[in-house]
Amino acid sequence: MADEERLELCDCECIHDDVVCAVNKTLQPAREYENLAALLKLFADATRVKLLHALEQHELCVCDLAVLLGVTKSAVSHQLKLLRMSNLVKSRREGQIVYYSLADDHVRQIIDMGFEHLWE
Amino acid sequence: MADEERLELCDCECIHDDVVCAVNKTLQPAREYENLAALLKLFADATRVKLLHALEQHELCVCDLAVLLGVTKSAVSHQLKLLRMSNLVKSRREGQIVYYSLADDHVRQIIDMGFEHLWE
DNA sequence: TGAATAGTTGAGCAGTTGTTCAACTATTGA
DNA sequence: TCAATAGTTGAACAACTGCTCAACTATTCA
Repeated sequence: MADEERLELCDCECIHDDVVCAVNKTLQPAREYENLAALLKLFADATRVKLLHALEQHELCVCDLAVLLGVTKSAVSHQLKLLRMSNLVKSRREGQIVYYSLADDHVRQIIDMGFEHLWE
Repeated sequence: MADEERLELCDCECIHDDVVCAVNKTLQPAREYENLAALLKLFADATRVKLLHALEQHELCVCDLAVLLGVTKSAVSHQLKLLRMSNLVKSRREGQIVYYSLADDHVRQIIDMGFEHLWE
């Protein structure tokens, strides 16, 4: 293994140099894992994932979601802002009312995969 | 809609009773969303998701992972304990060395789905 | 048996997160 | 044009998370 690819050793002797080096080559740059974690963090809250699951069924306004989730409109709005900025939901305004819906089918797939894991 | 299914109203007039009630019937019990969020929370950290992605390639010991992730063995061990208790990874001991690997193909699927969303 | 090494654990700390409250903007309709 | 209502925003706070440190256990081997 070339010097520029060598990883810093730890304090032990057990390290499997060849395997570690091979695996390291298949890993993504650090930034990719930060982005992935940031994406999956959006599903890592019960309120938010319930909100997304509700939007799987039908587009809903802020008030509808507040009722369904049992939290204030403010809390819903804060979460929707996060989700909108991350391109997980999209919105359309009709007069005073803003309707939210899923922006992307990956949301459904990730949630379904999660439930599948839990239910088997 | 029957009284026992009626949801508490919010302070607005816009609520779409019929849609909200219909969506509410399709939702899971609160506990399911807590479980789902707890599962997906395990993927919501850059160190942990990189660790899982490394284990996709090959089984690795604590020390290997510490080197790959650039953190202490203690940090890795704490994370592995979480992941093991959640049945995302499994371990086998060989002498002094404990080898970790993925317990379940859903890990791979969730990570792949996440990367797919990010890369499109 | 005892030194060396791989791994685990608990305490404690710094940084992050989700909520509410209060004040704000946007749109409607009388 | 002004009151009513849907939604947004920023500040503040309590709860949670991931890390390191230090001390511990488990296993090997001389």
